[in-house]
Amino acid sequence: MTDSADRPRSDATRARLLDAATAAFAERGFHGTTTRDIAEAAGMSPAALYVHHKSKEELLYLISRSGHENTLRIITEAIESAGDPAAALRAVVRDFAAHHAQGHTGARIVNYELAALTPAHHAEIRDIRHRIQHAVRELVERGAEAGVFDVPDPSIAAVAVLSLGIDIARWYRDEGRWSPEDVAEHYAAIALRIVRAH
Amino acid sequence: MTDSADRPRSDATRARLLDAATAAFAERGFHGTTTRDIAEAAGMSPAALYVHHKSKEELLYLISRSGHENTLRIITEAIESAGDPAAALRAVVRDFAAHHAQGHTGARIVNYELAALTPAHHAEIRDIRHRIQHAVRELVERGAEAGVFDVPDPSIAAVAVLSLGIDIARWYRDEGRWSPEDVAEHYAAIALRIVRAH
DNA sequence: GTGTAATGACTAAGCGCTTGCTTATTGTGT
DNA sequence: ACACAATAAGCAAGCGCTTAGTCATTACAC
Repeated sequence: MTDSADRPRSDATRARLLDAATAAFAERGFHGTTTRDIAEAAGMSPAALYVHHKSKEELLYLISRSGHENTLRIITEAIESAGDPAAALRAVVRDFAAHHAQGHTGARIVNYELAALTPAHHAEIRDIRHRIQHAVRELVERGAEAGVFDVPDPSIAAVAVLSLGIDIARWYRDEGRWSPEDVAEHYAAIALRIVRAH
Repeated sequence: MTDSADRPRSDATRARLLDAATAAFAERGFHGTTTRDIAEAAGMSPAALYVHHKSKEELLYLISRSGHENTLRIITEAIESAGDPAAALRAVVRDFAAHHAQGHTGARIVNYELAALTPAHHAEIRDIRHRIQHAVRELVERGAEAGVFDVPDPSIAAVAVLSLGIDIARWYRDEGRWSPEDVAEHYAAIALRIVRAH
């Protein structure tokens, strides 16, 4: 071993392109962003993008996939780390909301740019989304069956709880008056009210 | 007066173009839609669009403005038609949710295509959005001050309530198992839980 | 060490195509 | 005759992506 990393410059450049693409896609959308925009923001020539990535869509796919995998992991770990359904729901909503506020740029792409993916990539991402929805719905159903939640329809309560978190990506601003932790704590309390936890 | 309408064919054609643009923008986004897409869906030549509208952006603006005006009217009328804050909030959320489920196509444009508007149009639309947010926040604050709502932070509760309704435009499907009325009734109940109305 | 070939990040130039929109012209109803 | 809806054709600009090549670094026989 000569120095520190295996592919030092290449990895850093790939990351710079991905960061530039994330910022651009979040602000103007996939179709509103040009490959020249991304390359310029990364401080490179338009052709440099194609040294590191197959296509503009591949950038979107990589961003979308890692974003979805992160979200699924956050939810899974929150559920596993808690005992009863109420504590689990509180942890899920807290972490889910904090993640969407903190990472609202990436979360905007995750939630609003699905239609620009190729059919194959779209299908793969949709599968992760189903796992996320299933985990939350199952949690609400478990609480309802155990009698610790009081919900007329667990399915629609689960949709509402997820919906609240996802929409944070749309409205959250870094310059706003609430920190990600403020939003997370308030939203966790709101979720427990929605399912009437006791 | 000769017949029925002032500009019979022109108005129908304008509406057809607006409908085609609404469907296309909702499905693929503003930048993902071409003027040729819109014209073809309306059954006309690409140039026909410019007989009736100044630009592609004008179509977006017209759709967005009428959509926002409808939403503001729905909320204002719901508040005025109800007496106490709890009945008002129930009516607001019911009508707001039903409107977003029923008209999810237009609502998608209203809520997710703001960035494609010109700065002047964007500013005009943002003003309507502020009025919508203000109306809901004021309603929640009024309920909290009157003691009929129990909320730690009326502002964030108002954001959450609006957020729930808006996000319906993202996930609602006509082929799904819930009718707009189902969603509306469930969401109205959820909103009353969020503010702990009594 | 030194000459030389191989490697791979990066770019200047540009290709084929699509974009939003315009122009010149042709219908069509009154 | 007139007004105007509608179109065929096309323009300038911009698009995603490719090609052909430069340049710095590395590999290695001698």
